[in-house]
Amino acid sequence: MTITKQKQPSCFVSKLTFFLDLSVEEGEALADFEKNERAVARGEAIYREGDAADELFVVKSGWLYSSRYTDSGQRQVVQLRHPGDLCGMHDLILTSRSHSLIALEDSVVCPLPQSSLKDLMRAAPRAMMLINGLAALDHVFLFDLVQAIARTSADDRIIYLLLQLLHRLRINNAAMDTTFRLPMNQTLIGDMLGLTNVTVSKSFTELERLGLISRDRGTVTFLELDEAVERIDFRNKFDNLDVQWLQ
Amino acid sequence: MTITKQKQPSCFVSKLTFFLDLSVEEGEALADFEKNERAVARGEAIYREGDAADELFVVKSGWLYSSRYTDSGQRQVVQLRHPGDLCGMHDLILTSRSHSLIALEDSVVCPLPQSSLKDLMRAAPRAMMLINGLAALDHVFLFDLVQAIARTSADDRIIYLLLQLLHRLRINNAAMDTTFRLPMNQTLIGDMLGLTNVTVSKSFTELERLGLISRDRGTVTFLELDEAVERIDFRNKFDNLDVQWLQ
DNA sequence: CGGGTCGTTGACCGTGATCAAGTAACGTGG
DNA sequence: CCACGTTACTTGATCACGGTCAACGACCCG
Repeated sequence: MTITKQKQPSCFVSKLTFFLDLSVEEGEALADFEKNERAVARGEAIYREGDAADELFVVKSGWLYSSRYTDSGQRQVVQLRHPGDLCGMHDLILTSRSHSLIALEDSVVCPLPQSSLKDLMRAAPRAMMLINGLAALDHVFLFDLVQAIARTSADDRIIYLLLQLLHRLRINNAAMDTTFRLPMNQTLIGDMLGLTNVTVSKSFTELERLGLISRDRGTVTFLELDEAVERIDFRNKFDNLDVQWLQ
Repeated sequence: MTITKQKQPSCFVSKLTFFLDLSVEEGEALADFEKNERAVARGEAIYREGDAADELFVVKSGWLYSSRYTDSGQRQVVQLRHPGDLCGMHDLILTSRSHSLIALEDSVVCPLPQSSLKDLMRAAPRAMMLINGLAALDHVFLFDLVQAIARTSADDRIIYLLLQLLHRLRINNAAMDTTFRLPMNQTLIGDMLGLTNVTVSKSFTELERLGLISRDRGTVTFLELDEAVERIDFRNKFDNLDVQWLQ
């Protein structure tokens, strides 16, 4: 399967192009990343904590989440993944998976061997560097999450998650305004933000009461986006990128 | 200044060699990373949140921490850095720093331009890949921190931090047993674990009362290491590495 | 109609935050 | 050598946010 810009741009290449113009050769080197496809049903695991770690996965469609369980059975969600994301990079030098990767809804992923990165480094060093840069960006997002969990109230954590999602989803859909689909249930949201489903429910109700957001079965709308941004001092990192030094 | 294995192995090369045997050529390509030195006094910032992000820093000696401040002036420490670590990778594609890098005690760092990575990729792709792998490992450690903060008690968070430090420090000093120097004050520990200095103090006292650890002005000893490991289900990721695919 | 998932709401409780006072260790200058 | 100031740590009293438990309601799909 060849990928041409006109016909069906791959979401991975399309996400990378959001950040950096890629040459035809670079695009071709990346085409291999989506040679194979695998469908995963909602709730199904692509891999689980402890599995051997030797593959990467490009998300083609759907939403996924990375999670781990504590001794006592508590779940912690550490990351959400959307179309165009590359999953599995964290375990690059680990023998076994540090987390499970689960489909939040029916999804399609493209598996590839970890060692493809070595080839890519030779064939398209600039693209390889960008991929590393995006992994580093994910790292920074995790800083944000740590800070939100450790230092802010339940209400503010919810706002943080919603704002982060809004800006992430805009990368795939530039036309998006302030309404987006949120296919996560409240237990999952709580497990990501260090809250219980009960607190998530109460916080959502409170945010609606304040007029910051509104909800309509699975979609969320920011009614007062600026106020939300200011309230938690949110900085959209996607607006603050510099990839020029990669040239 | 040339670096020879016999005389004075650089701590960066020495840390990388802990994970992967490097060739002479690869060692030479990495020597550039420590061409320049800069001393920083305790409490001094190497860079601050918002500064331009175009340099990297190899830690030569001392301890550093990465932190950020919330709107309301609360500090969140997101990472500790020790000799041999490479700092600044997170902001690879960001224009401005996502966090401040502060010296925890008098330290020496080696600044280098971000663009050195491009050269390294050509000259020593394997080393470049290992560096990316170690950045990915840091990412996983942050998963651990998120989980500790979001889902465990104050006492358990302290145990987590102490165990993680113990294993990290063993990389620089293979002879280390269960005693190590802890130059962090309790406010800083609290700011890392999402606690106050008061709670940190009380938790330390409790852990001593339980006989798990003992303290002696700036040093900590695990009296019951196995019990501590089991109590929080701690996994030492440094024992679980696979760099063979880099060959 | 029935079962399951998901969200809502209320009562109560517990961990850690906050506030405050006191102590210990250490460096500086007289 | 001691007086003093600073920083770090300890301990106790009180408070509040979010957890826990439980009941109920909305919605969906068979």
